[in-house]
Amino acid sequence: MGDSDAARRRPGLPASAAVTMTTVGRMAGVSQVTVSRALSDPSKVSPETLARIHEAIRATGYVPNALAGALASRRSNLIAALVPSFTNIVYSSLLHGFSEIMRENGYQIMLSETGHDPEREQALVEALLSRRPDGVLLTGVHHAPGTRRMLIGSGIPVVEIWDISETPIDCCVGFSHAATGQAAAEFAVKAGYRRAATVTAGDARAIRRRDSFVQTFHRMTGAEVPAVDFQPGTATLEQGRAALVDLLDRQGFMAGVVFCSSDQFAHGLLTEAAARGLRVPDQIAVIGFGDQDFAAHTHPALTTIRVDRAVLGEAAAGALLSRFAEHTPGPSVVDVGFQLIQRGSA
Amino acid sequence: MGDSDAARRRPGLPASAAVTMTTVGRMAGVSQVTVSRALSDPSKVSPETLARIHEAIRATGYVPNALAGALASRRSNLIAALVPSFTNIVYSSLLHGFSEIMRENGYQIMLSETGHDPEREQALVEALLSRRPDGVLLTGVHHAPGTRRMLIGSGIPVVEIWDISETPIDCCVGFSHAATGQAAAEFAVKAGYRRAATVTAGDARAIRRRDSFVQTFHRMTGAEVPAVDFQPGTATLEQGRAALVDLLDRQGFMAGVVFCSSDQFAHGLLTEAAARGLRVPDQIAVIGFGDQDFAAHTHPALTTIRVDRAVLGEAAAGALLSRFAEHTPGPSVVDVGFQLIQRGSA
DNA sequence: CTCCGTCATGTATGCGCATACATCAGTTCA
DNA sequence: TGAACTGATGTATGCGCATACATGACGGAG
Repeated sequence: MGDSDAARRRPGLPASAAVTMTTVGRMAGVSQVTVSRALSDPSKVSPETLARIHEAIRATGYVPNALAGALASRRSNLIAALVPSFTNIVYSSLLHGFSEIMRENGYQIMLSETGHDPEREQALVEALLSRRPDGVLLTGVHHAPGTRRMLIGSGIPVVEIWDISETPIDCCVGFSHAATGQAAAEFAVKAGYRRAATVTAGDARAIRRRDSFVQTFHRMTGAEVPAVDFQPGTATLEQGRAALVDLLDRQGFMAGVVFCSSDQFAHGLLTEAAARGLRVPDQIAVIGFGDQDFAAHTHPALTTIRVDRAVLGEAAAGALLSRFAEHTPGPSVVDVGFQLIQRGSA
Repeated sequence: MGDSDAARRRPGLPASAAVTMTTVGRMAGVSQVTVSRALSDPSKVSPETLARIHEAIRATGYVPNALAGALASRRSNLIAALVPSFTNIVYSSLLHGFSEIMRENGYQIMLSETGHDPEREQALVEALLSRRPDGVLLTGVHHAPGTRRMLIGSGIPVVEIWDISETPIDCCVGFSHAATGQAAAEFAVKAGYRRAATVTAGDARAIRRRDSFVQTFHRMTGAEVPAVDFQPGTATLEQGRAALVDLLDRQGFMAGVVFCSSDQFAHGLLTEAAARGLRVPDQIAVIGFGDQDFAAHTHPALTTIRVDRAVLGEAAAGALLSRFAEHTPGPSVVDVGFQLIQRGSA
């Protein structure tokens, strides 16, 4: 490590080593404010001065202090983003598109995991607000009361994603989970299935999909729909296998379609079916959710529900950016929709 | 949105609406510095004063401004973290443990993706340094020259993960990729395989694993080792299937073991083998890398190389924290090792 | 009683930058 | 030829907080 400038990092000592705009300006023979202008709007500085300033920046190794800039300008160019989990590909693929666009516009992302816990989400929001983010991204539309209050009180633009609501904190970009469940049930009935089951990770949105599926399927066929439920969190192939074991061996389920809250579950069902030599979809049919990268390439390929996560992430970024622009706040609720992709598994 | 305090967010206007420590202090009948003390070290303030201050905070809805605090104290409590990809579970699971520990110690993570591109990594480091992070997490030990220079010059603690090096920028926590390739080859030879192939995503570390595997296998058996290579990036099941198609149908490979740079690839090979009715491991054997959550539950279960990513992430956090403490910088190179897990696929 | 240490609090200052406003030379046009 | 304007730069100020240092009240030791 460079100890030469340790003083810069040692609180309380004079920051003699710190290179600031004043240092650069002195070397270039101009004042601090001219350096500031050279960096933020070069057209306001004469070409010769600009050249001297850049030379001084190079010579000193000057690095702007965005903290000071943010304090003075009241714009931090930081975005706080909260997702249930980093390791769930559904959220991380969304963040990919989101953060890319925000970064291109000069924003940095502060990312945290809520673990599907509203109280933890609230604690994180409280901590993050002290960093004065210019915008906040939240996953889902149901939050602790304090979360909502703090965010509204802060006056900071907020975008809620992965769900839609009539009463967003500020705006939301997502799709109707109930509609996906209904679409899956209608598809299953139309395809001739008269028995169905569900495998669900217990987060609020997955439960909404399941309930809508069950209700629709029951209404259309009169059938009861057995269920296997897991705790909220990342769904695994292992759980999917266990779920099929449970359905077949304990609940006596057979010759029907299983609606899963995640492609991982669905993949697990396919794997267990293969291990047992069951024919898919004849002896067991599977519908996944997410259209993850493997879904088209399982054996047989997975019938699933696709949500364009890249588009969703980008739309969320766009919603925030339009709010920063202040003129055209854009719509408050964006429904990006979904597609049921029929492949071989159902 | 709350427009009531829009002034706070509008640069150039007087920030009349902003609630600061001075506001709180005025209401509680004390000075700003007493409020500061009440929040940072309550024992320095009398209990009655403390109570009045907390009441004032509650009444005003005061939210500390960490930007101002960071500027004054020269400690931002921010960590810049760079990973190749959010969507690659290998990195995101690592971040999970890392960010959890950092958060518990009061640090926020600023996360960015490099996309396996050193130039992009350098641009991100440059942008991130302006936020004055207290620490930096980098993935891998090979960086653009400018990246190294900037980081050393900054004097900020840096931890490089997922690899080890004799000459870290500051410190590194990882394992030897060459050793994993060698271990896989030795295992394969010992298990009786005399033919081998590789399927690799072309990032620097995966290539190192592959090269070491090929070299060791060739040295021990004299066999040539055909290869399928992909671009760096997230490995997919689809690519794994395609790789087996290529090996079998184009390269005439058969009855041997395939060393994959990722469990996703390996899963793809298993899937393609199942679709073709090939017996695993007799007709085709597969070794993965990563021991991802599905690895133990594929059919057959995957023989793979496990790296404890949670431990790695936590060790990286520990390395940074010990550097912040200044007294005991801790070791510069931590090798967390790996395990070859034998299951059914090889 | 006086001296000194301790506790609770206050005053002064500056972190590094962006913004508003001022200055001053060199135009341009009536 | 002088008023108005433009371009390039400077001065003054404060964002909200943490830190160093100062103050005053109090209490026990000498």
